[in-house]
Amino acid sequence: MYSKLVILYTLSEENYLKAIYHLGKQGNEAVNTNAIAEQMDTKASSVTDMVKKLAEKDLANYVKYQGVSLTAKGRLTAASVIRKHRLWEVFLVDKLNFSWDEVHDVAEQLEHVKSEKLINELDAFLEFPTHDPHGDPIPDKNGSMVKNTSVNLLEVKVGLEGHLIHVKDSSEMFLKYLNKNNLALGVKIKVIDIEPFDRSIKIAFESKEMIISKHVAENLYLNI
Amino acid sequence: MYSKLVILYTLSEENYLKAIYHLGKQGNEAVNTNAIAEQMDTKASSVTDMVKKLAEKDLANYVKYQGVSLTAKGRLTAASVIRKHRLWEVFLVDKLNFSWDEVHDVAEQLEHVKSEKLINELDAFLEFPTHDPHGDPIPDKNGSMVKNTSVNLLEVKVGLEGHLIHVKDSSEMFLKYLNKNNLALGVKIKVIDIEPFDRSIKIAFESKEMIISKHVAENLYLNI
DNA sequence: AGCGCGTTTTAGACAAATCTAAAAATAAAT
DNA sequence: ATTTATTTTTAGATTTGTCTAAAACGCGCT
Repeated sequence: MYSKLVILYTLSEENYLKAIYHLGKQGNEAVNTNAIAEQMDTKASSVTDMVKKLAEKDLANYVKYQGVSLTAKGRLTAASVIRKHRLWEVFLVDKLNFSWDEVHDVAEQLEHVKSEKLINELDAFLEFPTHDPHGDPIPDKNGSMVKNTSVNLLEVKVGLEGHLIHVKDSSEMFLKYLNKNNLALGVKIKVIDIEPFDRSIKIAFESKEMIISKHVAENLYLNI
Repeated sequence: MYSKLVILYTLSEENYLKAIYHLGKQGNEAVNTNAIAEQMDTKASSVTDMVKKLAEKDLANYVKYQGVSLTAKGRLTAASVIRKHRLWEVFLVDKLNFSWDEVHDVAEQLEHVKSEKLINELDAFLEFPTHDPHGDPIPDKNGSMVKNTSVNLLEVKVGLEGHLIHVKDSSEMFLKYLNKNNLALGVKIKVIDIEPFDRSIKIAFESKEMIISKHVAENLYLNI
């Protein structure tokens, strides 16, 4: 009665691939066991086990005590999961009235749904978006994505201005902070002053001014 | 970094609840272990194990050797999964160009995504549909759905006509057969003749005539 | 070169969901 | 009312992904 689905990779495998991809320059750089454990909120021993399995399946390069990187196959798989995650985020925000701080947990589930047709049709339905609601680029079917030409707010000189096109930290807490201060993607921001002491920055946008800490600034990127 | 989701019931538990719901008049009637095993393509011993677990969690009523039914809590949970399944089916057909024979496997995955907001917003986005693409009613948040007043094609008398509003078997094979013969939901069908020997039926629709077997007829329902 | 400490791996255990094979209970048949 | 057949349950094993605790490794420092 119920048809059984051919599952390529398990939920857990996909999550490990994603973590390795994010931690090591799209999976190209070797990543520590401990770093993965922290990112995924598990124990280092669990990471070792899984990483062996990924290597067996030709998804990762693994040498004992030397860290992990992804193979071409692993990189493509990770990119495909990330592609799905970001497309679903666009769907949630554009079509279902989610705000950008509410989408992560749901997209985390939707990204594991297996169907070529689903994701291609969704892509078309959303009119082939290139970026998710946080300004992160969406990989195409081959895993490649547009290079981000944005500049970190900490590197912008006084007097210059640009549009906010990317936020690095997309935790709910940080996004809520941005919402509270009306700092939305696309807003035009001008750097008014930089305080050398603590590197806090006075910015102007939408005819308001505010001071943001170094910690906030390093998570904001402008398209100048 | 990654937030951990509170999962109420596992994927497997939800699938068992659905099966019991479907097999036993919305879970009210006791269902055999073997029937569940067949429906879910597992072994009877696995069913016994799971059914004990469901009973412990107050989702099912279970007495050894006497079959299983659902508690109010189990019924509501099953209905909520079915609600999600059918809403996603509408989404796939109405928005993503899926045909009705392609939706089942994907909806089977999407139905397990946990998010109140997601399903309520999806419902609104689809303009609160009452039936899925196969004519099955969609349960509301409380698990209740409109009663199906349709009549099985085998019970329709010669000369009468009505619209096709429901198909019982929604397997890909059967739906492909219907597609091939242009038998779509909503089509107006008239019963021309009934052959008493094998209960095959000659029907007319869209200025064509065709003969369908008893086996096909018993899966079609008309709104007279 | 050897010591010490943080990192990584191994070994062994556990929970969830499944299976096979055998035992127990129920239903059917004579 | 026995016996036979069918259904259901138990017992024990397996797989996946995880954990704890202990052992192995590697790197910096003297």
